Amino acid sequence: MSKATGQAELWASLMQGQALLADAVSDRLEAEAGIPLAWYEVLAVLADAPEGALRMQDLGQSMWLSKSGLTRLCDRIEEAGYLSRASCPTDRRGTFAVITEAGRAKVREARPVFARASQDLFLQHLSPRERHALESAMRKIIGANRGHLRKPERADDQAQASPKR
Amino acid sequence: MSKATGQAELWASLMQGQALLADAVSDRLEAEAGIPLAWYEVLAVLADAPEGALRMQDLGQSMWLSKSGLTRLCDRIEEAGYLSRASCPTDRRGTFAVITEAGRAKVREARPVFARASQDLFLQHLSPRERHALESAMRKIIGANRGHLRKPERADDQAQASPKR
DNA sequence: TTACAATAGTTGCATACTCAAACAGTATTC
DNA sequence: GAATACTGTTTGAGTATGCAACTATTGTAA
Repeated sequence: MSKATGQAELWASLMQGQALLADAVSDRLEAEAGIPLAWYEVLAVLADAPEGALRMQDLGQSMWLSKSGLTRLCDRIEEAGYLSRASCPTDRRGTFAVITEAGRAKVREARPVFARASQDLFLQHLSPRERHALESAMRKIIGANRGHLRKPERADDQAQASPKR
Repeated sequence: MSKATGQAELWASLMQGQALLADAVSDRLEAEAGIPLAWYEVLAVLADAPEGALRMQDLGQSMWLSKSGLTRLCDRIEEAGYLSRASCPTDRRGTFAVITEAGRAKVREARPVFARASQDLFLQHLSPRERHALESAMRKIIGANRGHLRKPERADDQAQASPKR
């Protein structure tokens, strides 16, 4: 037997399942905690960081988002009052994203919601062996494609070759 | 607390791995066949359909995309000349998306590129057992969240309550 | 110390996507 | 058989995202 097993179906199930899951969790988070998944991810990372503060760049590493995407995501979160920006004293090009008290409160509210959603919509359906296999598989894929990782971060190589001004 | 095993890491690996993979495959497709993944998916489905034609609605079922998203995706593909639209004779509100000869040629070109990319970036790194576990896991997740599936398709419930015209 | 390159972050523009409303055509129901 | 409700698709408005260009600052080298 050959097992021309659904390579296509394996692909489709991964693509669709992930999308569905992310969507479902984000919706639940938004419904029960009032913030979308992306905000939660930013705020949760900040809440766990030393002073509740992280350089944009470091924050960006936890996020699979271009730097402009991160700038704008933070703009929105800032506007909602859950984080503020502070410039870095030692390197004045740098900016810190700092979680506010309201932000911390929101994270406290959202964390159990996320945990529950993740449990209900995801973990609950997988046996320990499946969890392990899934993580191992995804990790290999990430490793294999690491080279491809976020072109944005390293995309400003030969840009200023032309005398623009 | 035993097993604070990376629930978080399992989640992150799934989210990040899928994104990375989709991105990598799409880039390769675009580089080697000149079309992005979304176009390939539409065209491949059409190419396999009876007359190379499918109602928008049916096409939409293979796609995790809102109906307006599909309309616009098709607009772009149509503009590139790989598909055309034809209205359905038996139900004149319906529209068929029909693959053109150029579209078929493009699919012939792209299919092996996709297969190779999928092999190199994805399947190759997984043992048969991992593949099986991955598919089974994702399928369960899809099943469990099926209720949440594509709100757009069923979102026009109580909309025309107000006498708009 | 003045020029030149590199880095951190933001901004302008273009693209893709969603929701809701608009259209267009078909079914229903009286 | 004319109004009404329903379906299939497109359109309009708003949002999110990426790339490339720009600003500001730091590092380096002559």
